[in-house]
Amino acid sequence: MDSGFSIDRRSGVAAWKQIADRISRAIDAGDYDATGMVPPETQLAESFGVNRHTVRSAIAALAEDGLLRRVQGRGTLIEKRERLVYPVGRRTRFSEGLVGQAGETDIRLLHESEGPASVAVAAALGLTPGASVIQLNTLSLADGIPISLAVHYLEGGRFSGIGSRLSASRSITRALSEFGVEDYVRVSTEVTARLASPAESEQLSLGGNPVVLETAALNADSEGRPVQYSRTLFAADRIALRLDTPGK
Amino acid sequence: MDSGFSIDRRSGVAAWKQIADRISRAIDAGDYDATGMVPPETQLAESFGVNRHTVRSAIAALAEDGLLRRVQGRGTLIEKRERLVYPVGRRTRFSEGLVGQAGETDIRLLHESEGPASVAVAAALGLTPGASVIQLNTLSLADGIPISLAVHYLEGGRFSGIGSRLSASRSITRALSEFGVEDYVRVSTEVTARLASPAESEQLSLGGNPVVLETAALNADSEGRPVQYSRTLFAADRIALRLDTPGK
DNA sequence: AAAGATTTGTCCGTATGTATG
DNA sequence: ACATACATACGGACAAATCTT
Repeated sequence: MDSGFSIDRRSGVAAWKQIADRISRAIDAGDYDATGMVPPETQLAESFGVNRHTVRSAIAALAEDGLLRRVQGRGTLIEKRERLVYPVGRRTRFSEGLVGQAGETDIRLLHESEGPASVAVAAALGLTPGASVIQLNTLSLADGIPISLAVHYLEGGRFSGIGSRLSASRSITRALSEFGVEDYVRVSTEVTARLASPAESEQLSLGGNPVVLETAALNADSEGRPVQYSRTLFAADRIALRLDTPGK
Repeated sequence: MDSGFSIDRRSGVAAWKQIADRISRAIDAGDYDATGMVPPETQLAESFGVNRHTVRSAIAALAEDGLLRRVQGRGTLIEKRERLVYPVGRRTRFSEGLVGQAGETDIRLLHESEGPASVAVAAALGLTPGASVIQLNTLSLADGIPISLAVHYLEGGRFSGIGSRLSASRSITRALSEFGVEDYVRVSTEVTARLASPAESEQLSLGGNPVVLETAALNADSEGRPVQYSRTLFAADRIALRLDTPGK
């Protein structure tokens, strides 16, 4: 199948790392679902065109991350993980979206600050650049596992003190309702992907796979006034976004 | 700033590569927008805690990819690239979505085959597993630049010979219309992200940033019957998907 | 116009890490 | 465990191009 291309020796990525990535992808693609284990090291070494020692380094790294488990005499077993599906649509709510998939969801306030709006944030929220905006940095978890890292921007005066409300209620929806926002809707969502920085990778506890989905989203109240602009990083190997486009 | 974390010497990724990634992200984040250039090599070397030569290796790689341009005596200039925005909604059409952003769009048929449906494909298209399905591998371009790499699955008998129609009309919409599908709508879109394999990276001409958005999408005809199931890889540094959820 | 400062380009050598057999 | 080859990273010195004073 994906014997594809050989190992790139000038990519700045060690061969064992490239092999680890390819094994990881093959697992994601379900290539080893039949047996639930990875092929023997000698076989992998041959198919990748490298020495067995190199394959062993790759497997050791994946085992360290908990993706594989080595059993002497049996082989290398795959530890199953499935991706959560996060629905994005007109009504997008973190905990509601994961109902039935995760037992318990939580949101932690990492940092709160207030300052002048950047050009981009002001444009999104419909404010004049430099107007005061509150910035909330949050980490969302499902069953204790970090799922997303977000920065939320809200209008300064109107939502003053929302950080403590968020910490208390552990819900953005409930925190907003305490400021008179009974309901809000998702106006637009832009999604792209990139590699996480080491700091982001650390906060999301990403192991060997530092790929994140990055969304820029705008929520508005029932009258269509912008309420909250957020930039969110999702751990790509833990979640898939489902974009809902319901019938008219 | 993002002085953030130091270089990880045990990650299997060369220091110059890690630095290249961080410079690349800093550019994306707009950190150097004020000057339009990257800080001097000596300054970068100090802030990253590495030798100037290591920084030079990083910059050389980014320059190779066309992200930077070095000018002796002046500095290292940033070559601006903008991300195309690809709207995903009830009516999602490749070329229509990029109108006004790209001058010319094209789609190339890389490979066509017919065979039994896998469990996942059969479920998506509402067929019995093992039923015959046509598989089209395509590459989409905007202004000659590869944007997405897709595998499309369609029911076997009904769309027999669609590959040549696609090659001729250079449009999935037009190819489908020749089989009596006057209109179709996007039923669901699931999106996640991962690192591209070397083969995928090659086909999409991804430079140093092998991150891709992966979508699984289902299109249905006006009566709601599944027509086409596609798995698409978008070059993450060239495109952002936008989901609009306008008022009902 | 000239001098000096800044910044990238190139050369040398050496030590360490990675991968193979 | 050993030997070998290559990529990576560091350190220093100087040249070449550009900008500032």
